[in-house]
Amino acid sequence: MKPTDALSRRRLRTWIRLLRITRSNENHLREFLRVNHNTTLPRFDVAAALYRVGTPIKMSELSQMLLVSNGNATTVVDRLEKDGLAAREPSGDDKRVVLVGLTPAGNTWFKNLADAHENEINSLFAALGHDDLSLIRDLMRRLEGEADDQDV
Amino acid sequence: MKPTDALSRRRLRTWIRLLRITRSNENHLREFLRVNHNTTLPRFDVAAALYRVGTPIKMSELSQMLLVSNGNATTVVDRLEKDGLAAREPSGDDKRVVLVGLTPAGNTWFKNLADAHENEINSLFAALGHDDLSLIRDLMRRLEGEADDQDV
DNA sequence: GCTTGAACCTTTATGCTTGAAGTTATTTTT
DNA sequence: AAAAATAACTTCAAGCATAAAGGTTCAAGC
Repeated sequence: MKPTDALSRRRLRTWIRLLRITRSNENHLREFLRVNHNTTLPRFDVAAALYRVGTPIKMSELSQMLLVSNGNATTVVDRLEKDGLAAREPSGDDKRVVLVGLTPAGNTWFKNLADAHENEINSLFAALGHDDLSLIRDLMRRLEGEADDQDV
Repeated sequence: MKPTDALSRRRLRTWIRLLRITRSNENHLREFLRVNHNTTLPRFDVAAALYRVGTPIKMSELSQMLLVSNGNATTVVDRLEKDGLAAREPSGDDKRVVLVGLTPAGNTWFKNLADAHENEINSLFAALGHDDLSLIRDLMRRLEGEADDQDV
């Protein structure tokens, strides 16, 4: 492995660029959620995961989906629960397991939010058409494949 | 604008995928810095910015480069300064301005770190060659262009 | 030269995030 | 069946991050 060769350098610059764009978009969305909907990105992310699955899931599944620590999932769910948007329930099978899902109020709240969120993304990504998106999908798959290989 | 059409949906899915990969890589790097070098991602990011510029820069320039708030830059620089890796100095021209740069110790420390970091990125991005990187660069430029347009 | 406004940085309050320790429940081993 | 190991979740301490408020310095216009 030659870490200082041209290819390695380009990979590094690409990563930095990827990081900047992602962070920039995240900042935009954070501001959007705060100003227009009086909520935060972490809460949105948790709600999106719960909404997407549709039925209550384990706390550990939630943190794996979002790539955050267990302790983090606990505190964000705590806040959603305090606002009546999410609810915990015990799992019949295993008394260690805690299932979490959106309440009816949480569902209504999120559905409204999701449309506005998609609109924002749509405008942020307005420069990209179908072909571009296909390209990105393929590139990302290759990257993910690498990540998986490292676990083997 | 039709937020629920197929193109909008694909843009949303692409964003989610981009976010997941970025977060996954960040988690990998965070772990790498913690285990192998006993430091954190925010400190690395600040040091990288300072190292890259080479001469002391304003606190506000630093936070703009990293896309973080001013308050955040303050606290991370505080920590680097306490460890002797960064140093603040007043700007002769304008007494409001605080310049920050790496100390000699900070420079030595970061130079060593940077190589190891580039190695990690290089292996995370091993699946991508020159053509792929060019593609990503073009796609990212288009996205950045959009972001700029919104400020106008 | 005084005031008004803007720019730069820090401080504060709150919330997010992690890694590690702690608690309870389940599974495996002996 | 007892003990040890593992697993799920929460709690804790520390660090990271934001937005808003505060303090200081500079610049512009009267």
